[in-house]
Parts: sequence; C-alpha cells; structure tokens
Amino acid sequence: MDAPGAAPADRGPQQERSRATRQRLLEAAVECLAQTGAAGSTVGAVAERAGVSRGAAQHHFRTREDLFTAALRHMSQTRLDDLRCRAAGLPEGRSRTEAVVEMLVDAYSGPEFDAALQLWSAAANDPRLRTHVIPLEEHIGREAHRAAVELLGADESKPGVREAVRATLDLARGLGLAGLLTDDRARRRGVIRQWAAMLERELAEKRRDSGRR
Amino acid sequence: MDAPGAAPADRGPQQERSRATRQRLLEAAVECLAQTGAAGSTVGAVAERAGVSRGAAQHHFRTREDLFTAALRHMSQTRLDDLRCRAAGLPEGRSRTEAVVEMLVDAYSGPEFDAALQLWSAAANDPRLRTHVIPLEEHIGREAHRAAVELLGADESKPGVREAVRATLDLARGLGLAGLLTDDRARRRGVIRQWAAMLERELAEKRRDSGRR
DNA sequence: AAAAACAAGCACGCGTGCTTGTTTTTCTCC
DNA sequence: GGAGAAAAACAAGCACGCGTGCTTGTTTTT
Repeated sequence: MDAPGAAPADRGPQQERSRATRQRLLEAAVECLAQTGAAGSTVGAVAERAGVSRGAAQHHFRTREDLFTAALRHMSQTRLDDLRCRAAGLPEGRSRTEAVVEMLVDAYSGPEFDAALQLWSAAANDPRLRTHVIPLEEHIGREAHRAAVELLGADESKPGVREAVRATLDLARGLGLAGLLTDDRARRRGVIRQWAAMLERELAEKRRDSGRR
Repeated sequence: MDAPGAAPADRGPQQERSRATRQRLLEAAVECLAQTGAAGSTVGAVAERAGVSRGAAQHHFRTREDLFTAALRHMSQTRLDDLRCRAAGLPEGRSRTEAVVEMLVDAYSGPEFDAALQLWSAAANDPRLRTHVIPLEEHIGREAHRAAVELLGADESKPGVREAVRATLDLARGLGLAGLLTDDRARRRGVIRQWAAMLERELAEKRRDSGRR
C-alpha cells in the first residue's frame, strides 16, 4: 500500500500523464506512417501502438486530420533536432566535405524520412495537408542548407556555390527516395564519395578565385 | 443508315474495342494516381474517368490490385518510350551535358512521375506491390543510366565516372521529389546548370587522363 | 446459341466521428 | 481534512458512408 497521498505506480500528475499520452500518440503515428504507410495508419492502429484506446486518442485529437497534422509538426521538430545533433562532431580535414554530404543524406533517410515521404505523397493531393507540409518542409530545407554552407565553409557570394549546395540537398532527397524500396547503402556510399570529391574541388576552386583578387 | 454489315459509329471489332477499353482504363488509372493520389484512386473513380462502368472495369481487371499492377507496367513502358524519345535530338557542343542532365530530370518529373511516386509510397508497405515495382523501376533506372553514359560519351572504365552518372540520376529523383508539392522550376534550372558544369568538368578531366597515357 | 463486353445492384468489412459510459483526478466548500 | 461536484482521461459502442468483390442482368458481337 502506498504512503498516504502518494500516486499509485506509473501515475503522476494528470497533466503529466496527458502530456505523456499525447507524446506516445505522436510517436506512434510517425512509426505507423513509416511502417504501414499512410493508408495503413488508421486511428485505431496508432492508438493500439501507443497503448491506449481509440476513445483516448480521440480525446486528445478530435479527428484523424488533427492527429496527423500534429504528428507532422512533431516529426519536423525531431528531424531538425537530429540535424543539429549530426552537425556537431563532424571531422576536420580531407574527409570533412564527405562527412557533410553524408550528414545531409542521413537527414533524408531512415524511418522519419519514410514517414515524411508518406505525408508528402498524401499532401500532393490533399490541399489542407499540403498547407501544413510545405512551410515545415521549407523550414527544414533552409536549416539544412544553412548548416551545409556553414559546415562546408562555402562562400555563397561566389557564383554557383549556392546552387552546388542546393544540388547536394537534392541529391540527398534523391538518394533517400532511391532507398525507399531497397537496401541502397552500398551504391549510395560510392555516390556520396564521388559527389563529395566533385563538390570539394568546386568549393576549393571558388576559394582560390577569391584569394586571387 | 449504315451500309449493310458496317459497324455503327465508334464501334469496331470487339477485340479492338476491348483493347481500347483496357487502354483507356490504364491511362485513367495513371491519371488518377497523379491527380488524386493512391488513396483517391478507387476503381469507381478510374472507371468514371475512363468513361466506363465499374462492372466493365471489373470485366477487364478482376481486382483493384490487378488494375494497378497493369497500370504500373503500362506507365513504366510509357516512361521508357518517353526517355528514348527525349534522348533523340539533343544538341551537340557546350550545352550537351546540360541538355542530358535536363533530359534525366525531365524523366523524373511531371504527371507520370507523380503517379509513380504514389505507387512507390504505396509499395513501401505493400509487399505484393513492391515485388512488381522494384524490377520495373530498376529496369528504367538501368535504361536511363545507359542512355546517360552514351549521350555524355562517358568512359565508365575511369574511376568515379559511373558514380557521377549515378549521382546525376539521384539528383533527378531528388529534384522530382522537391517539385512534388511546389513549383520548383526556377530553382531547378540553377541547380541543373551548376550540376552540369561540375559534371562536364569531371568527365572532361577523366577524358584528359585517358589521353595522357 | 454462346461468348464477350458492359452495367446495375447487393453484401460485407472497414474506418471515422460521435455518443454514451466509467474511472480517476482535481477543485471547492464546509 | 473530508465530502461531493466537476472536469479530465479513458474506454466501449453505434451509425454511417465508402469501397471492394461478387452476383445477376442486359446488350452486343461472334
């Protein structure tokens, strides 16, 4: 028996439990998208994965649209956090460009990318979902671009440098897409290495141009 | 009144009409995927767009899965035909590399790419659909790669050349994905130009390496 | 007459949103 | 501090619409 006034096991303040339930629902929604696709991500499936009932899920998110809109925001925040995490601790020296390219490719791979892709596909033909996806994805893209410029020491005042960084992000998305249905990692390593070499040469040449003035 | 024995207007041999109906159903299925997404592409919607009844659609394709499997094959063939078409008539000279890159990007853009992307997303979590998508997509990828190598005059015996061509195809997919929800064409032009410049330099350098021996 | 193409309708399962019900927690008043 | 009401969190069940696959029916063609 608990001490007088103590909450029972695994129970805390109701607000905390509410927050925890919402969090579990959001994480479950993202996992569902990645593993069963948009079509398989029913409210019932998400609730089951979160360990609550459909009624509980509905208490927190009135409609399916509300749930997945919130899941989209949650996932976008997680992807930004992951990007910042990855940006720390990159090596210096010869392999830095390759490490930056690899970091960007990682940002567009894995279960969260799979989940995001499901939402993009759904958003292509759902105007309301699309109004949520577009600004969040643009924000992530801008952050990724900014991080890449900074980590590469790229001088965007030089012609072509911005486009080269943009191309790197587009390559990352393309590799993510190519990896959607098959294990693409061996092929991907060669592509990353080659592109990093080309990118490094381009950026070095632009830096030399600057030195000549 | 028709001449004795002549078919009424718009009717031909039954086999021909059957073939035409199937063709219209397949084209309608691809258009549905591109415009209403996988979730919106019901058999009823496809039949309506094809101008036939659901019963007629079912006569030709017993299940929804049969219909979309056939539509996938149809669309893959169309994409290959389009690729071959685009490969003809590319310019020589300085802008050839850029034209080839643009051709590849075009191969991963537009309504058929939108439809393909819907099927890829659905296939990510549908093992049966996935067994159909993977070989067809690999085939298209190989054809696109082969065409690119030929059109660029790329020497794949040189290290890095194959990976550079692979990277170009991955860029094409990435640009297609980036253009899924927004009109990306202005940004895309800059990326293509810069990428082509970097690719051309890389290929030219590899050709000079060959000449030095 | 038989087969093929086409069309209409039926039964079923599924998923969503809503309503109703239960349990737990919080708050107010005495 | 305890009782009781209210609110919140959670759960169960219902009604409805939708889409698929199948059956039945009709028309056209062979």
